[in-house]
Amino acid sequence: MSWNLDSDRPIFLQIVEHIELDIVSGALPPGMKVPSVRELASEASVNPNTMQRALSELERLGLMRTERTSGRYITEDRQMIDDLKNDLAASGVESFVSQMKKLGLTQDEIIKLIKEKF
Amino acid sequence: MSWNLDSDRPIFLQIVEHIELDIVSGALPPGMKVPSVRELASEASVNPNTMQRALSELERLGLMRTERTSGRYITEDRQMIDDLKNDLAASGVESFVSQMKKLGLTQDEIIKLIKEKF
DNA sequence: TTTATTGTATTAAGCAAATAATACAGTAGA
DNA sequence: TCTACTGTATTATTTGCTTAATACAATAAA
Repeated sequence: MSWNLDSDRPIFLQIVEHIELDIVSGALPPGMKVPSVRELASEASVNPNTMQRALSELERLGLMRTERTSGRYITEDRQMIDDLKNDLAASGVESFVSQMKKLGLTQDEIIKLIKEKF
Repeated sequence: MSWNLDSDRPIFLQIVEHIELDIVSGALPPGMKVPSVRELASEASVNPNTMQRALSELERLGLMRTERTSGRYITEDRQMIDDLKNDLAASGVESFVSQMKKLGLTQDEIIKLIKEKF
């Protein structure tokens, strides 16, 4: 799995979004043990402090919980995961449509482009 | 016109993209004189240095030219503007579709959401 | 000719993000 | 019990973005 981090935005935020997608897509299923901070940091080639910050944020959002010394686990609250999925979809569509409108594209043109990309 | 700048990404980059949209949409038509650095900086509530950096970047991209002491002007190369529009549309669709796929949405679901947003 | 405006350059300061290098308490497992 | 791994905390340093405060040469306009 490649993390595809760029330097245009804070890395810890990109990591949060990356893992959110993994949770929503099921790559990280409910209840699954999350690799350790150090392991994930190594995978993503970032500093452990940066990964720690991203994981703390995910925990603050309720998407993970910490078992003091055993490790972190994905939430088993499937409703929360489903809500997240809907939120990400809605905001994604929202900003996409807004952007395309600014470019002066019509609805039909946009749909045509999307079908081509699929 | 509100600039809607947030703190999650470098401001000068957001300004570049904002003005690109103005050029593509025709709000800033080919050949039009661009307001001065200081004026734009005031409008956007940013430091003149920051606006200067954004404008330099736009000039580097070929979207503006500088008339030494008279001011800046939007390029009159309509082909370049059209290319920019197509690039922005293509990359926008690309990342949007990629994102929606990761969320596990089907093509039909996506198109349905888009029609609702329009 | 004088004045104001243009882009541009410079220097300093502040701030947040990220890295680096450690350290420590708690505990699961050998 | 001991070892290794867990999350977490701390301090220092670097880097890039932003602001601030000026300054200057060139020129359009009065």
